[in-house]
Amino acid sequence: MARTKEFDKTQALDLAIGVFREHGFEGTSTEMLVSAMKIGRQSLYDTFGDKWKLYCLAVERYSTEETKAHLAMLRKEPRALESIRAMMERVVETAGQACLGINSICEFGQSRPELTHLHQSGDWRLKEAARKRLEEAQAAGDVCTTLSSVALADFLFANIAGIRIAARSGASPKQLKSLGQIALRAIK
Amino acid sequence: MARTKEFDKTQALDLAIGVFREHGFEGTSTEMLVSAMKIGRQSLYDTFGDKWKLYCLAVERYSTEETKAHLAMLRKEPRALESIRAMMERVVETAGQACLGINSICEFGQSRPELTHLHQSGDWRLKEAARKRLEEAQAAGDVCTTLSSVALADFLFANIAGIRIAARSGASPKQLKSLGQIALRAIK
DNA sequence: TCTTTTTTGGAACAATCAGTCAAGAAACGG
DNA sequence: CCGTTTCTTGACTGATTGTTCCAAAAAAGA
Repeated sequence: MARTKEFDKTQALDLAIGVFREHGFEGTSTEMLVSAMKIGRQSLYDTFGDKWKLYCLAVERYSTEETKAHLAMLRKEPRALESIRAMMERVVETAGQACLGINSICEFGQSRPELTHLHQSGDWRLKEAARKRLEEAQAAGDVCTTLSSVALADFLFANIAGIRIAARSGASPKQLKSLGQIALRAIK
Repeated sequence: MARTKEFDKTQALDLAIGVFREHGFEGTSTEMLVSAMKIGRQSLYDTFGDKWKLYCLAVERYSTEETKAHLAMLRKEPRALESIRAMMERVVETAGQACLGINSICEFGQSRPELTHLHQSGDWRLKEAARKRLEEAQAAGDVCTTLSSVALADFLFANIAGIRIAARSGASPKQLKSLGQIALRAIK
């Protein structure tokens, strides 16, 4: 039998995410990756293909994990509006770390179909879940009914991006909290 | 006497902005720059120093031009709310092109003091102007008074960032317009 | 025409880049 | 124990990076 792998693949991927989210794809060298991931260079290429494939895998994993976290918040409270609030509050609290999704969109725009597809499939699930919760909240009279749930979901996620950009540009926790509150207030 | 410069420095800078806004700093090579700017490599180094200085100059120029455009909108209409609307509508209409400011913040965060300073001084002027207009609108009864003008200005610019990110990630003009409208509705 | 300065292009620079090779080390079945 | 297979390690490669050097051509005023 063959030798067994010494490192955990998903753990190494998480470490790669940590580098990519902070420095982007072009700003990250393979040196930075191997040292951060604590694996040999050859192991990197054997396990993940090349730098681009590793980046795509990192974005994919980050996207699914972020989606999972958002969905968990959206399910957290029985009252729909409170769940939406929980989602926004988590975003505010975790805005200190750079978002690999936004970073990836900023860096590549629509120029890489594989990335575009990755983002859109993640976005779709998330917006659908938020939309359903928004409709519940509308039915409960907690959210205004003059706007469609689709438009409201778009608005919330645009504000999530706005909050994260604000954080990356140096906004204080107090400012971020305010942004989250106004966004919530806006949908009422 | 000596030979006079053949190319226009600010025009060359504008061409550099066009490359940087689309590909970021790390994603742009000097080859791309000299071919896009239509000047020789030596002229580039003589005139702008090096790639990093050129990038900083590009960000600075972009920032001042963008600020100028925003301020023009904020002064456009006599009624404050209508000026704010004009500003948001311009953002929606021009969201098709990548924003070098956001790109730069995403790529470098707070890691480059020179850039941070550039952004903050531009931001400050803009937010101050918007804040004043918001207070006017509050006095006129067009904007809610339950929130401070500072918080409202922060909110508007976070939404501008959100709209631009949405555009970069592939949102349709219709979606962008909706985002602008909801943001405006939110401050009422 | 001469001088001065810019522009231009190519050649060269060291550094760094992504990616590969080859040899040794470790695990497991025999 | 052995042998096979895979993993790990570090040196290596060729290409590209940003930057500089050099020399020739070009332009503008003295």
